[in-house]
Amino acid sequence: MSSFGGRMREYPWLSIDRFDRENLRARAYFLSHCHKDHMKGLRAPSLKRRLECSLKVHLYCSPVTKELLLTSPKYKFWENRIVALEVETPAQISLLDEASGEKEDIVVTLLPAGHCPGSVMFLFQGQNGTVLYTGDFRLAKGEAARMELLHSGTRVKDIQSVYLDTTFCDPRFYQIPSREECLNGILELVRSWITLSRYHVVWLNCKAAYGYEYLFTNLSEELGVKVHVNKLDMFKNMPEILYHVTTDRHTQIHACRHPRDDDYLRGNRLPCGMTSRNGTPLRIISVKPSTMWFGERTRKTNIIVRTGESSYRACFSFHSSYSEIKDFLGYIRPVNVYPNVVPVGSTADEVVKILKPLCKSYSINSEPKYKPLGTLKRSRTMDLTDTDEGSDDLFDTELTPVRHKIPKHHVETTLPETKASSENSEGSRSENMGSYKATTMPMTSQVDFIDCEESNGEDDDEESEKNTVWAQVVAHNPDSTLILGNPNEEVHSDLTCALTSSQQESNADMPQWDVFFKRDIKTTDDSSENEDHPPSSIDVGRSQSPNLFSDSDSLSDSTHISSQNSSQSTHISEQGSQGLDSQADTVLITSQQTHGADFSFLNKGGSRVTVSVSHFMAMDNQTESHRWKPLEQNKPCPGNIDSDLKGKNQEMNAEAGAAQTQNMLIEVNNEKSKTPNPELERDSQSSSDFEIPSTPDAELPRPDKLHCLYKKLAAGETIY
DNA sequence: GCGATCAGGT
DNA sequence: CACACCTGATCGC
Repeated sequence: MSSFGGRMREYPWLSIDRFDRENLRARAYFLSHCHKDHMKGLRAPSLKRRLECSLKVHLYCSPVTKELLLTSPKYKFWENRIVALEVETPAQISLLDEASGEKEDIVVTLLPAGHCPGSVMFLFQGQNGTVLYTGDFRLAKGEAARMELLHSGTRVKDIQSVYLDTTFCDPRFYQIPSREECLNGILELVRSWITLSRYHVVWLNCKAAYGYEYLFTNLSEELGVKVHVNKLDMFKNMPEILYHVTTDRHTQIHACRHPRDDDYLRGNRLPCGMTSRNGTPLRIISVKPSTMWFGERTRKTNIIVRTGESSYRACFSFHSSYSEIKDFLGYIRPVNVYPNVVPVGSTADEVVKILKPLCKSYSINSEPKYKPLGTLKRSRTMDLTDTDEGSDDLFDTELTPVRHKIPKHHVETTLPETKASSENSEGSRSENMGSYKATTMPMTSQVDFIDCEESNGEDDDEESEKNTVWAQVVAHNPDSTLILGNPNEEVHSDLTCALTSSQQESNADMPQWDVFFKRDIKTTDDSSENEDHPPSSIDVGRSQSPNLFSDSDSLSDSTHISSQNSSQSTHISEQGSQGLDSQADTVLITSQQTHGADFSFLNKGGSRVTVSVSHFMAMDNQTESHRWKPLEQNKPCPGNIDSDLKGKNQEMNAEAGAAQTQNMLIEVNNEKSKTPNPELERDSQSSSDFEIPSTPDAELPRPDKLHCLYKKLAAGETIY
């Protein structure tokens, strides 16, 4: 929960995400996203009065946030005072001090935060230096390096202070499974249930908050089943979401809510009241998204955990993990860092102690060799012109630890491998191979911490005895699909997918993909396209014929069978087809050690998810602004829901893009957002569905293994 | 009647 | 563990 007071040291006359107390006197307001704990005071009468008197005061936010905010009548009074700023489009704002008449210009850039739809970080550039307010964010490792606007030329900008979302800035939360992993886990669980029969339905027990939309859209897209929600008018101008949700209760995936959903569920009713179809009772399982985390040395992660006869928990996080936070901050290396959140059980000091070593000032102190130059540079940031946009690289390159940006469309080049930037080059290499997602960067900066072992709670739910069993099984076989079944049970029905990911050290000298393949593997999409078409179920044995399952809900202890197939194959049907027989009521999906497993996961269906995930990213972060056309124009989009992904890869030179974007200043001047034509500037963003970094916490296969994988792939062999 | 705050719930 | 809420009780205006 954010404890940020609303104001930054450098620009105390701006208020962000807080609108009460001293913030009532701010010259401009900023809202990073539409969660209540960031909107304190936003509809208070005192602020309303202030607005009435100070006509020049505006609220700046992303177009999506504006839309979501104004959907609620309680915020309607803001309507004429909100300025929606395009994401990744620097805008100049003129601030007027009403008392003194002083004017000051500041440039603000909204950067996608990956927290919920419309969520952004604010990058401010002005007389008092460049500062970044992250709001709440979830960014995978390496994503900061991909943000053009955090860079000047190829170097990361000089940032004075970062106001950071430190929700999970505690070593206990060392790792949280990536979005893709979580999504895939949930997808497979839902898929395997709802394909049993049309009476099998899933209830997603989501909190009343924005942020689950990408889950809904992906499930809907993958399974062709819309998600039932209570309300969808807030998405009326967001076709990509609107298309995948519905208020028609006759669907197999529900995310509707009711104050007493528990009672409903107990009565085998969905919160919306649905209880049967054609007189046949529904078979409901509930899936509760929850944050699960894993310590540094925790080897596996269960992404889905069964907590009761028909209840599951699924890993899901809106916030960056400890290692993601450190990766982010360590890349930016500001002079100062200020936590926005003090994780419970921790103190602000403790958090700062963790973060300070990742700051510039720290390296200056501890590494004297940087001192003269860093000092020089820092003083420069403070000067009036501020932005050191790529001018003098004379010193900088040498002085500050050079942190290279990872070009977005970087395919074959090897990045410089300086010590300082080694993680980043790893990142880019992983991007190289992004198309099959075999690897990612190593765990950067592995620091000592108190291992929380397999922790991750689920306690508060019903039965949780199962967990122990799973933990054992997972430990048993790290890299293959496990199918657990209980020989003592005659029937099975509930299934549990626990996707696990394993950790592995990375290795410096990896074989290069290019050696094995021509470079026409462009996108994950392509690869999916190849493999995806026919009922992919067949080849991997994941057909979902309902009759493979009986309808009883027995819990069971489990034996396991290890399948050589990728996680993909862990389907109910497979159990059936393998004659595994009905006992297999628990399925453990394990992602294989090398991400060879991930690869097949991808190809055999997972890739669709990847695409969709980026789809989410694009939506929520608007990195692909063309998607937001309707929204930008703020026109209603009557049913014309074309969710089709237009504008794929826009190839471009990353450097050029950087330069380009930097020149793209849009003046706002406290008027209505006059973004001339956002569409035109678009290419600088050039993000595509395929630029999402590969699984952030995936691991690098060992070279020999990778070599082998490449070879097989190139030969068209199936990878196990 | 409203908002703010707190406790308690999911 | 934690999130981002919601509800309900209480207090003050």
